[in-house]
Amino acid sequence: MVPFGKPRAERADAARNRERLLGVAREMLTELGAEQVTMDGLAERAGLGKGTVFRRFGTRAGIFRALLDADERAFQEQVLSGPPPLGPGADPVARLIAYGRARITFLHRHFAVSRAALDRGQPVPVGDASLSQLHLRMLLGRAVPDVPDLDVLTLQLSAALEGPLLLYLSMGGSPDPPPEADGALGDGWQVLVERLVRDRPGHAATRTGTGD
Amino acid sequence: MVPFGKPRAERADAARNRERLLGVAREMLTELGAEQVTMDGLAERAGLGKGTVFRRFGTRAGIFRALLDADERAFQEQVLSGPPPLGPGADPVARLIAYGRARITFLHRHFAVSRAALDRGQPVPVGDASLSQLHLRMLLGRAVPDVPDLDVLTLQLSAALEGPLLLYLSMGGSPDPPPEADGALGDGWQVLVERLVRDRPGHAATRTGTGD
DNA sequence: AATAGAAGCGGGGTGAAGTCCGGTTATGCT
DNA sequence: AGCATAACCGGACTTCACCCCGCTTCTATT
Repeated sequence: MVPFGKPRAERADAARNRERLLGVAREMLTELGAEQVTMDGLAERAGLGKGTVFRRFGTRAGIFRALLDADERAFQEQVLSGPPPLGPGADPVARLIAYGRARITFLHRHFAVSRAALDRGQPVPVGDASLSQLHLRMLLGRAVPDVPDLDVLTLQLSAALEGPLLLYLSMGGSPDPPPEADGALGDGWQVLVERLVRDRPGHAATRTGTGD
Repeated sequence: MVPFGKPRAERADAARNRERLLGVAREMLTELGAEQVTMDGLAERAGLGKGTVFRRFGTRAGIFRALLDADERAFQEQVLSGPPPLGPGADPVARLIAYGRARITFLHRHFAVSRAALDRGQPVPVGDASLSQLHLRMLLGRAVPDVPDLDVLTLQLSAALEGPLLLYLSMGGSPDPPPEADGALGDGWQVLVERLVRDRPGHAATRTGTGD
């Protein structure tokens, strides 16, 4: 009976409603596009009240963030325990490059939702900034060991990797960036990383398999 | 009497109103904070109709973009014809570093407005993406001559430079990023740039003064 | 200077995000 | 099982960005 034992697990009906809302949201998303998904519409179509929607997700962007989270989890799974170029087992530089390319593809594939999850006044939208950024930080720490401020570098490379998709590439009203851009962005990422780690005599990293 | 000689310069009253709106907006901004500046409030306080405000600026974000533009112009002035570390006359790498530091300071100084100029669904807010990015592209072209895709690199470094201020650094509800971050971000930028251009035997750039 | 016509102006209207609070229902304890 | 409580639910309410269209004012022409 401690005051903070646990916050009393989610009630059954609440959970059911959350599932339902997520499902309907995904439906409306593919059917009408992100722009047309409104809170009122979602609530009505789910047969629930608007208050419920807001309590569950806090804000409109929150819905899209929740939608992303599911796929994000799957993505992290690949990264954390998938096959080597991306998963553990390759040297950090190779993983870094593979990670960037995979992330670009992921962002591109979820472009509409990612952008909808962007909300003025709120932090970074994708990946909760923790999972993706944590992983990037870890890889950078191994691939570029003698950097003075690892946190700042992580921030900057995060932005370099995700920013173009999230912000810059969406100019001009084209609703979706063309798929060709993926390749160019991925190549650019590889060049960037290779230049960053270039001429390290023997970065202690050809060793692999030291559990992640 | 050609149909498209010129779009018939802005009418005098319209110009007067624009000035007035900009002034009042700046007032409200320092007085109430960006969050509290509403279109209705602005119109009323300026003694004008709401429709007028929207015709002049198109959107709420447009006001803040217009506000930024003035200072942005002054900033570009420094960059294009100021004293050497930042202006022309130093080698590209030095200018690149100076530019990044100056840009970080600029963004930080205009943090509230920059964020308010951010609007979901629109391109990158600050600097119209053209001026700042064009300059960056030029410097990069000289400092890192053998890069395969200069446009992509520009995009990525733009994001690395501006992203942390605009997106990542604003997490956690702290309304303003602490000033100490400027130094760290600036140092980070310098490290990034130096690593990118590192070990160029003699990048044809110690020569200076070839007009910009 | 008078006039025609375009550009600018105003403020009410609409739709959607987010808030509030009274009623309802699940959960923990006895 | 019965009850107290806290979480949940619903939908009306508020606020704000943005639209619309008839009216006014400026500017180019004669």
